[in-house]
Amino acid sequence: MNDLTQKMAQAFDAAPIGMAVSHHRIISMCNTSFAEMLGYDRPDLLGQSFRILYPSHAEFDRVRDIGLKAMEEHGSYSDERMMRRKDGVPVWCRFRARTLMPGDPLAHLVMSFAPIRDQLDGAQLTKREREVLSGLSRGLTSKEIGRELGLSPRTIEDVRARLLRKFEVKNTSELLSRMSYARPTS
Amino acid sequence: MNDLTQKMAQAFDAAPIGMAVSHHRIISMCNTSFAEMLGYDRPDLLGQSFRILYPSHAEFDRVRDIGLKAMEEHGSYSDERMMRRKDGVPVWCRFRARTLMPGDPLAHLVMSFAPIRDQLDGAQLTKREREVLSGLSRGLTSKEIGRELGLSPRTIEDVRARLLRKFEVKNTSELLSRMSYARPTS
DNA sequence: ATAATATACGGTATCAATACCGTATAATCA
DNA sequence: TGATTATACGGTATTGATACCGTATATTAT
Repeated sequence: MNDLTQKMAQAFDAAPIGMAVSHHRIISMCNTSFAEMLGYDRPDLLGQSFRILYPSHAEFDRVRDIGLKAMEEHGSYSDERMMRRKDGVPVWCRFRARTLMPGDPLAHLVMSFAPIRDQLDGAQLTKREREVLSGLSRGLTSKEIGRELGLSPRTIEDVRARLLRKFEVKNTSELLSRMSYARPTS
Repeated sequence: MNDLTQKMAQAFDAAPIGMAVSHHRIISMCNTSFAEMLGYDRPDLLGQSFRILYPSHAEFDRVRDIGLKAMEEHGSYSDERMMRRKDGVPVWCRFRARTLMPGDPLAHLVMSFAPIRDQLDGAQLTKREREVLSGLSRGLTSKEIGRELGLSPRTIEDVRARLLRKFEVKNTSELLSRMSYARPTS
């Protein structure tokens, strides 16, 4: 085996993004970022079902079919999904997958998981914060968001200030550039 | 060499996201996604300077210092940046880097590149617009960006206004939210 | 060659954003 | 139970963003 193989293996392990390989939804390999992102030691994950990394059994079942068709056609698939850390904290991720067997996509998958809010690590957004963030991403001012939510503009400014503190950013532009934002479900 | 190493190397190569390893800004390894994203064959990239993957020499010099401090402190850094394909077409990417030598971050870097959008709604960005956008995504004010680029804050405001017109957005927050990674198309 | 655009800079005017000061209630948590 | 946090709102003060007015040169496209 050559030096290139070793280099690639090292790059996989040290990658700045979570990566994993699965065979029929069983984790056969993952890198350090992936294990850290989900709060596990790597040995605890190898051989395990991906089920333990989802918020619920229902969610695990649901995501199975998502993207299957896309992978059969294009060999790859991408979406945003919620993963569950060992301590139970949900982690919102940009998920990408490529199958090495397009005829049976789940047989051999290589995946990447990019935590969307890596600055936050555990702190989740409140309903209000999501609502305000939704307005901000649409370019609304505090006054406009206040009207939309039936609140004082002053209150919106409070929520904005809280978001800036939480994400440790200087202003709203930096906030939105750091976030890929999922629209509020509430 | 064991089977695990081989598995990790295969996962690196088949990863659904562009990945590369550099030593002092020279590409020492990259995967298939990375080469494809930038329109090269992998052998053409190995041993090359990262310079050829940036829109300009100045841009290449500029991005060097960005994130150096963050990598010295935390070992990793992430931003959004414009890369240049072999055919000259710009590719806007979510960039992530982890250094294996925090004392000299550029000595050994593992990076991931996730293309955000292949063509920005037909509007291509000029060098100045990219430079200003980079500052905005880091939360800098027009005054700060002007200092960084050696220009009048007034000129930065002109570029901002042009960006807002091009993308038909109301303000910088909406601009950054539209440029942002994995934004659902509405 | 003319038109359009990008670059670069000056001014002013207005509104928005941010950071403080304060109060108050409700919920959650150790 | 006492501490913390989220919510909600009032004030003021400062800075930033945006939109206009103008000029000028350089490049690019038709």
